[in-house]
Amino acid sequence: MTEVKTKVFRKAEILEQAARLFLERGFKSTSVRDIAAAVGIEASSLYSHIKSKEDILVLLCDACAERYTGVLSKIMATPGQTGIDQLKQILSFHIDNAFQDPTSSTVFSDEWKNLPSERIEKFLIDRKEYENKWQAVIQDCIRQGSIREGEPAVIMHTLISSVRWIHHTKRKFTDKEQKSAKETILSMLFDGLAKR
Amino acid sequence: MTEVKTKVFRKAEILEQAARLFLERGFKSTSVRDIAAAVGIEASSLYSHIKSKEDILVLLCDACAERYTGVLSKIMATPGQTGIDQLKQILSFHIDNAFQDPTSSTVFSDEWKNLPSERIEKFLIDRKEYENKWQAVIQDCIRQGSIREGEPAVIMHTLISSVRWIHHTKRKFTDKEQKSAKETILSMLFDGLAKR
DNA sequence: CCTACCGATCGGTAGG
DNA sequence: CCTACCGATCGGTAGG
Repeated sequence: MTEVKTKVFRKAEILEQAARLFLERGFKSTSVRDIAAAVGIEASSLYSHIKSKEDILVLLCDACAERYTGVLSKIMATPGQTGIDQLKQILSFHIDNAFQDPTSSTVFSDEWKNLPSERIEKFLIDRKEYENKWQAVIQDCIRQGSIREGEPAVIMHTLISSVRWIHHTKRKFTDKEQKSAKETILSMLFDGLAKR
Repeated sequence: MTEVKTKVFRKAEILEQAARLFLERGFKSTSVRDIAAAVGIEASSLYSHIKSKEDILVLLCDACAERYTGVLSKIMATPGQTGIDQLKQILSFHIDNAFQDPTSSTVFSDEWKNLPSERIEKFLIDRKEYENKWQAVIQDCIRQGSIREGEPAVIMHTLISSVRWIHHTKRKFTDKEQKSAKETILSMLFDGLAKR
């Protein structure tokens, strides 16, 4: 029993350290020896827990895609909300997530490109599903007349991109600064930077 | 004379092909053999034109930093403009540049991280200069009361990031679509996504 | 600009 | 989980 528990734990530890290193240096610049050293074992010992270096990225990407799509589904399924409420909630989630879980943000937005080619296809399908949800909400907003016209894809990419600096910043934000940054970003994007 | 001219030309060709590959696959995933093949020579022949693989990145980063900072200086030095005019011009430049010269966008926003450590320091100084210009314009706007309050750094990062999807997109935009996307982005950021 | 080659590092395996 | 090790690929050099 203890043995099994330890093994699951070790695997989680490997995934966590790998994700941290992928954020700091990127997948290609992180060697299996780096990951092993971060966990405190020899490189060859990693292979009792994972199949390959790429397998780590596959596991991380799958977990992210599932989680992100799940959050969007949940927001969209909550009754009694306008489209623009939903759009704000989706963006809020991305901002909070980038501050609190920067490693998953980097995997989902940058490092997936290093997936083995057979796996990229599958990931792109998952991401398409996620993007379709975004665009469905944006379409709703346009139809309801609550946001200005524009190609949904362009609006989506601009919104998603606009928070992509957060997970890469080295600056430490206090909770108060995070809240303040979030308000600034949301008001820029929804109410506009220009005063009227 | 012909020989010298050819040599300069070859070097430009190497830099161009390398930049293209860095955009497609990233610096770390591009080997000197890939670059040589793209130019149509053997890997070892590259070294008559460049000192090292990292040297290519140094040359590209330096050129970018100089150009970007120069454009910002020029915009800021043009008389008879409000702060918000300048801010819109700066962002317009970034949008146009991302569409027309995606390789320089990727070098300046992503790949500089692969610079050799002695060179990163110098690059960060150059980029700080560039960011200071951005923030000076943003500060002006806040003082003039033409944009809403917010930490200049947060506003700057959000604006810069918001167009970072452009140079990574594989979709081909026609001139008309580029113009339309640019208008959507500018109106989102300055006038707000929400209708009033 | 090429042929021939090198040391270092990579991801990964065998066997215990 | 470790020791010992391997083939492939990397950036780069010598010499012409």
